[in-house]
Amino acid sequence: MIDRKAFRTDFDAMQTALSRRGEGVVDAGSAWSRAKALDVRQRELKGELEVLQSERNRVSKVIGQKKGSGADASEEMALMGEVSRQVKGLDATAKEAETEFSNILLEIPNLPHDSVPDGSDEAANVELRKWGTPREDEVPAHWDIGEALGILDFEAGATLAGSRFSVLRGMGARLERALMQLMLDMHADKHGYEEVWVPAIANRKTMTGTGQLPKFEDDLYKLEGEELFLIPTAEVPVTNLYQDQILDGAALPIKHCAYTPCFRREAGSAGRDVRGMIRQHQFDKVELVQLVQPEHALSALHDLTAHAEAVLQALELPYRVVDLCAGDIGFSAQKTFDLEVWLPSQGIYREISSCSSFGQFQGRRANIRFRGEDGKPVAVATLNGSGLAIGRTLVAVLENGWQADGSVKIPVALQSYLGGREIIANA
RNA sequence: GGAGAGAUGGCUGAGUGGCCGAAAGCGCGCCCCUGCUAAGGGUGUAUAGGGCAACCUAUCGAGGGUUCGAAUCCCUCUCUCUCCGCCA
Repeated sequence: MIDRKAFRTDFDAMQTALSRRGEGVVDAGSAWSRAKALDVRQRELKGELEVLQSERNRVSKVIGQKKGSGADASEEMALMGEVSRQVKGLDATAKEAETEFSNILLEIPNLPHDSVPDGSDEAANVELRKWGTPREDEVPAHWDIGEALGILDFEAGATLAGSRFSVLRGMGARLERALMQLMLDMHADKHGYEEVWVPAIANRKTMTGTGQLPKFEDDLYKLEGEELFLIPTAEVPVTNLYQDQILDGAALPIKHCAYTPCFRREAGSAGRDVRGMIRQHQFDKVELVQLVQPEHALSALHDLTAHAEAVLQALELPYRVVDLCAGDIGFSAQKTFDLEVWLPSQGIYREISSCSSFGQFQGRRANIRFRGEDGKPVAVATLNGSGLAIGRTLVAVLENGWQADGSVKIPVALQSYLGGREIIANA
């Protein structure tokens, strides 16, 4: 969430930054526009309450002393009975006001970093660089390639669970596992990330810490009768590993990689990518997470993005890096680089990784702090990025490695994970 | 799922109604002494909010209650540990 202190001292500057996200973010009726009055009211009530509490504490002390020495304190006690009633009433009101303000703060998105390009939608995103040479020939869609090879089975997925689920068979399943292993090995061995294995279910507090709640509950799968949710990304459990902790400054940066399944309801994307594995309700992902000192957030973002890129390079998949504009970055993000892989069947680059810095936004929400130079706790900056989305990577491997005879060439880096095989072909 | 025990500051751990934001130890910061040494002495050290200085307020797992007053008593919930059951 945004910084409470800065909210009062730098209101105008924050509003200017937020307004870059687009229409509606700071307009009348928005969380932002309602927050100011709630803050004022909340602080006024608290001030009044503190005066009363101070009086109660003072006289209570006197009563204690009088009683201790055997003196009569009934006059003070009668007086305090009334004060206590007032405190109780005002305390409830003040708490309500504070909760209301806190809740509205949770609905205000992060401030885009100054370096984020202007723009309202993806059309304004800025391509930073390209890697590799996209093939230009006609390539079938991955669902045709995969079904012909007998390694992708969308019908079975639909039967078992519904649309947007799939089944992998044989070398398809093995390819999924190989990609997972290759990615984890690269990040753990070469890029300095400690591997962690975490729950795929998280509670409300954890979901709030990274920003999925309270605003995006409709995008999540919620367990019947329980305040638990399936995670949409490993970012949630891995970042929250440190919730409510004060870390030693020397322990930073903390870098974790994790494989998890991810679950998304895809509520707002009816009709989009209905075929194939591009947009599934359940998919696998290897995620990179970093906790760093705030001043290192941007340089860490470049590092983390490079780590994700290294996977695409190892797999010889052409891609480009895009600097998302202010209108296209996510709710919690301060700055985001998307990696888009070349999909020859569609002749376009498709998102395969999203690498973001959140500044101290999540650090404040999840209450993750470290001790700075002066010994005072400071909210950490957090980052994360897909390294990579495995399903989409599998799609890219199939399409980019497809050969006219229907077989698929396996990138060299992956071969050792597939028993030394160089191609996937019909048995 | 059943029975019992517990949840206190960066950590360990006292504290059963007022003088407790909390003893002691560890760790850490600063200062001092000393040279025969894997040390000694002093002092400081929770978090958040407000004034932004003195100081005030809140917080002893969370929420509610009793009381003039609660870390301490009562209720509910969560989590941890032990035993039993069950299970991959």
